Amino acid sequence: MTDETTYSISDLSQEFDITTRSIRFYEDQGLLSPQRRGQTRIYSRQDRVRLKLILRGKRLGFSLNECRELLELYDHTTSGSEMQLQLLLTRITERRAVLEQQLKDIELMQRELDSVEQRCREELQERHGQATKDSVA
Amino acid sequence: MTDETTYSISDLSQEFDITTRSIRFYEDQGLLSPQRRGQTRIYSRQDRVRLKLILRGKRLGFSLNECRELLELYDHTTSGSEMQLQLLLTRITERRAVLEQQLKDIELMQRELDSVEQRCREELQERHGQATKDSVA
DNA sequence: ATACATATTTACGTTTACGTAAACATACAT
DNA sequence: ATGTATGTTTACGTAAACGTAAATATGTAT
Repeated sequence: MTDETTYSISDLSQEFDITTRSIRFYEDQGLLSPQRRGQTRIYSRQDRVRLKLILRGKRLGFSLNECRELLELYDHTTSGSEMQLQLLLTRITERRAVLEQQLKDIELMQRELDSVEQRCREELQERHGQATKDSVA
Repeated sequence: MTDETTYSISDLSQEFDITTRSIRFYEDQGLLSPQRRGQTRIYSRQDRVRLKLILRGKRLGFSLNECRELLELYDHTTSGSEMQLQLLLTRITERRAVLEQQLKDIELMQRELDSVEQRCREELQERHGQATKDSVA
């Protein structure tokens, strides 16, 4: 039951709202390697998943090199030697640490936005006399 | 009770493990504006807080321009006109959306790391016969 | 067959976020 | 006074992540 679903480069660029240039660049950097029919690139469902992972990494501020490392974590799960598997566990731990720092950063930033928003609303209320409060029931 | 605590540029570069070049660059880009004693820069506690916020933004993949916008959200809380305050609330909402997307991305990525780690451990167990299991009590 | 859209390669350009080096000023210790 | 450390400005360099343009190929509709 090999899934034969494929995508063109413009399919993917439209779906994910990126340029074809970017997709080819990711291939250049070794993050993708679609099949070819003649010259044209044919992307499999796996390729599409990889692209999704790349973009997710980018949204978290990871460089393309870091994204590639993440993809390699996936690929090499069963392949490498024992030492490589141990090393892989180490990389996973490192990655986790970064993610948890980001979680903390997000929480702090959310609280700061809360406080700015509140100060902002208070200021608006003062200017409005005391009309249009906070839509309290 | 004005807090007179100040920092030199190298104080801050050491504390946050960045180069003095970076700190001056942030000033160049309008993210910092320390006082001067003659030529040398004197950083206040407020400046230090701003630097902290900048670095937090960077860890979340924000550009320096975005970091500056975040700082401006802070600064203009009570200053602007009503329209500017409304606009500020809009910007806050936008920022929140980005943060929530990042939260989702982090959760997904954590789960993926979980699954990679598990596959990796299983593979290691097979190679070890069934020795050194998962240190179960 | 021809037009037209889509895809490809090649290569130079651009922005961001600094690194690095040079040349000079300031301050403090000895 | 002379190092030595720290700080400053100025300016050129660089890596990452694409943008953009040009020239060419391929496929598809009519």
